[in-house]
Amino acid sequence: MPESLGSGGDNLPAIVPWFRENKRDLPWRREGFTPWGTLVSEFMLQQTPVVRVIPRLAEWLERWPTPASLAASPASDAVRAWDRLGYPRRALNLHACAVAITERHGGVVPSDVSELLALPGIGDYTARAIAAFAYGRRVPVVDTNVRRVLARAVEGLAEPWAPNAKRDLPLMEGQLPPDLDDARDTNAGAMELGALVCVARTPRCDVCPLADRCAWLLAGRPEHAGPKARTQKKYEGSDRQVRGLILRELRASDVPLTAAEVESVWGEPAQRDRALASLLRDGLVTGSADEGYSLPE
DNA sequence: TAATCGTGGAA
DNA sequence: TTTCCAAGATT
Repeated sequence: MPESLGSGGDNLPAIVPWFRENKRDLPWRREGFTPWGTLVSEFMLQQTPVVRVIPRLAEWLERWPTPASLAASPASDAVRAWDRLGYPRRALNLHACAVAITERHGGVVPSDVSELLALPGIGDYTARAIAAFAYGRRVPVVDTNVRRVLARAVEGLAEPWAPNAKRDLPLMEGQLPPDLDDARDTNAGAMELGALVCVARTPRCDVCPLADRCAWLLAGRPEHAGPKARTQKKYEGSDRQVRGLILRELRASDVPLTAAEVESVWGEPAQRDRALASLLRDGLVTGSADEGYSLPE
């Protein structure tokens, strides 16, 4: 309803002065940080906390300062350098993304959302984050932090809804002020607010710059209605853990692993076979029982 | 649409 | 100890 007015909402731009005063000093906010650096950081930040990304990002950019440099290395190097950041298919996607940028865009990270979306490993969030933060485009950037801020400050809900581009993007678009710098800082500030103040468990409404206008706070912080979000499946004993153990062995080895060596990482045959099969399907592992298993070239 | 995909730190 | 959560993408 607010966006039907055409002039946009007016809740979130109040974040801008707060953001400019309180933003963290993060690597990707340094002067001279490249679009490629932004792209790499966004891949690493997909479901991985900032504090774990920072050191790995620095190593990565020192080794691969351009898309072409990463594209010239085998994918196995990317998976090894990724180490235990989690979700190793992101390393594969990032490598494929570097190859595509080198081949299709002359080694220059594109600035158009539609071109970014066409690259491997880049979805609705990452495409707009690169366009907005690396190139200053006035596009809505909606991650889990922004969705939570929108849910509370604009919609008056305790918890965010599931990601939904048809809902998220117009809603945030309606909050962006006309000025490019203000729009960029509204995006970045909403993320920062969600990360530092409007957090999931115990929001710090006492220090929130939106306290005088937050729909949820003004309504008395009502409890979450509706069904609770599905709880994450346990990691111990999961296929994910087995995949992680197999990959850990592969990263540590310069030569292909024998089938017996792969089998040694997990006692239960059916689950171990399932994990290995899924790794082969994902392209994170190549080979066979006869020739041995290794990381992809 | 919903399930799947790592890993580690904090509550 | 267990649970929650973290700048999502893909199928």
